[in-house]
Amino acid sequence: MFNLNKNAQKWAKRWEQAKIFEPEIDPKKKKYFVNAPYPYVNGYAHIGHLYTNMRIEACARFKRLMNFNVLFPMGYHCTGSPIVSAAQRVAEKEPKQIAILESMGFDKKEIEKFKDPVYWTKVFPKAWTEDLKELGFSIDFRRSFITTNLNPYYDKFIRWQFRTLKEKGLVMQGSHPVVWDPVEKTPIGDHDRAEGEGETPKDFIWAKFQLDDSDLILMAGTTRPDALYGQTNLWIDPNGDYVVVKVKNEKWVVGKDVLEKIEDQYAKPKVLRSITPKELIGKWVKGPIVKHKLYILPASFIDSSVGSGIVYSALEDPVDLLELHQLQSDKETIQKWNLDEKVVKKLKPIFIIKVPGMGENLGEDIAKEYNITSYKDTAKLEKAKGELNKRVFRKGVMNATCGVCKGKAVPEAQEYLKGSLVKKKEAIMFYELSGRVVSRHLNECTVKMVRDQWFIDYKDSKWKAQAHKALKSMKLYPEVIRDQFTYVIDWLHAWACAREKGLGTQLPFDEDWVIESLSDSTIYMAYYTIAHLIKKFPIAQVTDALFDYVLLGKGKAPNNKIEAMRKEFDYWYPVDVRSSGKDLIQNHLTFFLFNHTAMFPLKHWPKAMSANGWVTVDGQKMSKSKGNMILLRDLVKKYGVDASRLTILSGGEGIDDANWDSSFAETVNGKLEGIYTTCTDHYNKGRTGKKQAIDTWMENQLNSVTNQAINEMEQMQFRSAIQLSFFTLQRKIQWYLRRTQPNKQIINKAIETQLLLLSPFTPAFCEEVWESIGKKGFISSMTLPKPKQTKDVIDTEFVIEQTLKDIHALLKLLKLKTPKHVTLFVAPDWKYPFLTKLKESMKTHKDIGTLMKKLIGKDNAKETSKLIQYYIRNPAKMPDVILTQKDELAILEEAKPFLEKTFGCSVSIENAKDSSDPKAQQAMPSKVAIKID
RNA sequence: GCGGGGGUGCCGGAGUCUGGUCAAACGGGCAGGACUUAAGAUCCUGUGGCUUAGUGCCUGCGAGGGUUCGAAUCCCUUCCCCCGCACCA
Repeated sequence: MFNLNKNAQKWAKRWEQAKIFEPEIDPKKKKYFVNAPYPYVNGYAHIGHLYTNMRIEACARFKRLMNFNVLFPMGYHCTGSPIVSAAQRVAEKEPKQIAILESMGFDKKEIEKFKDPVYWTKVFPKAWTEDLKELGFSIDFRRSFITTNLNPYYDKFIRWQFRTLKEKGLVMQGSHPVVWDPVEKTPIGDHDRAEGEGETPKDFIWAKFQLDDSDLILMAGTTRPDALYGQTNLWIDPNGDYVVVKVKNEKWVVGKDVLEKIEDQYAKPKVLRSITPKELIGKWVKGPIVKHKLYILPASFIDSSVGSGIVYSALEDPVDLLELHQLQSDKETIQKWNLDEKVVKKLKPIFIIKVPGMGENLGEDIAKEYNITSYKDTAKLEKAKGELNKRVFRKGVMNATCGVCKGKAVPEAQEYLKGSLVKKKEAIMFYELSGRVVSRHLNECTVKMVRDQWFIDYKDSKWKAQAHKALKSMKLYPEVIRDQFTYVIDWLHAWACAREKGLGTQLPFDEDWVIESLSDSTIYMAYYTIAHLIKKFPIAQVTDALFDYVLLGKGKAPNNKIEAMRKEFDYWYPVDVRSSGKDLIQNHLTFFLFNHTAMFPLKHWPKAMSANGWVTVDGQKMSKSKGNMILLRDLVKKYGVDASRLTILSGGEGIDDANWDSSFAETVNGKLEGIYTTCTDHYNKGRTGKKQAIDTWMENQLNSVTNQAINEMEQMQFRSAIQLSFFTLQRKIQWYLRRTQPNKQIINKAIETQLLLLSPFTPAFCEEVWESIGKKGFISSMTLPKPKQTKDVIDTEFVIEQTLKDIHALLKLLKLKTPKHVTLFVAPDWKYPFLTKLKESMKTHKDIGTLMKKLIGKDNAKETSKLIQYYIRNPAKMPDVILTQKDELAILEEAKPFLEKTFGCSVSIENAKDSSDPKAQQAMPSKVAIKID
């Protein structure tokens, strides 16, 4: 057998020379445009990339087999900050970063060059192309490109896109909270954190409480604006440090540690003076929503450095309630702060929320449930409070005392109040981290409001409706991801689409900002259709008007070259299928959808999307630390091109994770060798006459397997397709060859079909065999003949396999190795119609009585009644296929030489009717009786 | 917490919509046999337990309960795992 790796190289070169993957417009052929997200090129391709891209590659090759004119392009994504920061780290000689580059095989001298971000964008796209070519990907590399202003053509395209979006009113400016590293002065995403992954800015409000006879406002933070209806008093930290600050035109009282936060999120505060708890406790304030005033009280659980440092009390909260109970009985404290005991004692919960299954007094109820007796029981109190909040949020309904919120569910009331309080300036929005976050630079992070940020307005409801519409008409592979998309479309809000740092295209209308990576990659598939042509233009001629005409058909064609691009776009668009990892459903793929509906007319909206799971390696999650991130180039060296391609796709399908199985990969080449031998040994050899049973069987099997495989590939279910074309079909062919000397035409058809079906997965191998058996032309350019729909399958395999198994079982029982003679009894002819009828009747009737009446005739009454009882009790024994006695006899007769060869003895076939042997009576349709001598 | 996907043998995974033919496809691994000087490859056979002239029984599809003559499959409850929840590739 030939060397598989050299072979792959040989064919990759030939394909390239023949340009068979560089499709041109062909009006006679239906087009098919497939693509996957271009990779971010901060490293070599690894096994995870292989999976996603192999699915598209297999799809592309499959569609060519189905006689489509297929476009499969691939670009390279350079937009964003990772390359820039990695280059920075190289410049700083950071050991980890150096080690990463070393592990990719770069030497010291070359690593030096990586301190320039541009160098990355030269090295890795080139390396990717090499890898993909080596793997035999059927990509049109003429259309490859890199993103960012390093590529002025793409840069112009993105500028055009953003101007267009802005004209449509879908780009706007605003502010939004980010997790912020105050030292590095940069937003900190999940990946840049040493601690606190998953923590986000959580929105609070700070409600304003006006101090009586004063211009001071006490700010109290809360996540529960609904509880303002139940406010009873204000808590402050009796040992805390408070300050009076001027913010905009108001004078606020807040804890002294929150000044920086106010500046980051709201406005620069000016400290006027400090203020002691003594000056506040025992005074009255007036808060939003309710009419009554609140008394300011000290509380043990308040810390002036947390939140705003002030909290309002709603006594449905167990913490507040127990604190109050404590205070009410604590004469000493009341005296110490010179409080009015009458006022304190009078305080009691105001019931505002009804939770099914709980009494009116929620705080008391939950405290009882958790067996809490003291305000000092803080651990239990925290739990109780958490549980209560959960119940309130899920099931709570605002009761009649709640004015406009009466009858509203709690979450709804919260949203409403947040909006209306801020609008009425009775509160401000404020954000706190949901947990501690430490950046990779080891700085404690805060929340910062980024101002003048540019957004793409995905919350626009008309736009959402369009996206839903697009989704509805799309095919999804697998279909189960639809709910996820629906959810994401609804959930998506405005997306901050520009950054202050990183590679990319500058926002054309605000050049201080660079468009970030998820936003410059939403409609670039359109750019593929013209990428190879546009770069022939002088850059100055690439204008908005050009894109308007080529991509939107606006205006008139200025010249033939531009007209040619318009034709190209018009022919190839829309995208027929875009596939990616499932992680991109919630951002990229949905953006892709949104932006297409905004930019293009209906006929150019994408047709289908596909998503796949992650790759595990031998059952292990892939990660750098485990050292199982296998690079493509290493993979190919170890297992070979065809084996790598086949293994990764047979590792999984659908949305589940795919497992790269090394032991399977190791066996693939052997299996291919087997197929090679079968093909070359049997192609164009065999008899001419036709055998009724086994030849028909083979033809039917071939058609049936081919049909099934095509169906699976249509659904992008490549593992199933491999299962069928690699294993099932091979097994069928083997069985056919074992059973009989093949019919020449049939075996040729089988071999050709198998090679064609395998060609999307192991193309180089298939090309070589294709050539070896004397076929002309590339198999990669062939069309798979449409298989016939199968009918009237005479299932010879079933009958013979069953018989073989039975004989084997018998031999084992008898501890016989070499029988002298085997007699096979075929069931008497009456059993065939009888069993067929019984099988049919059992579908509708289950009771023995009815069946007896229905089926027992004059003849064989005793036996039939026994059989009915037997099959009712053991429906599993009913055979799959019931042939006619005639067919069964023919099949066995035809297989006689085969059986004799298998068991090394003579075989005779008898009709049970003509035998007096007691064993003969056991014969049933599809299950011969066997006697061994 | 919210949304989505899952839990089946030594392993990867079919089967779930449309309940019965399911001790469970297909593959891997393992064991035995054939071939071979030998290894590899290939082919055959086996691979839950106990039995057994081709049969029968038990156990089994995360756990518990229900519907049904019958449940991996339908319903309810519950536990566990994975992914996403953004400003980022």
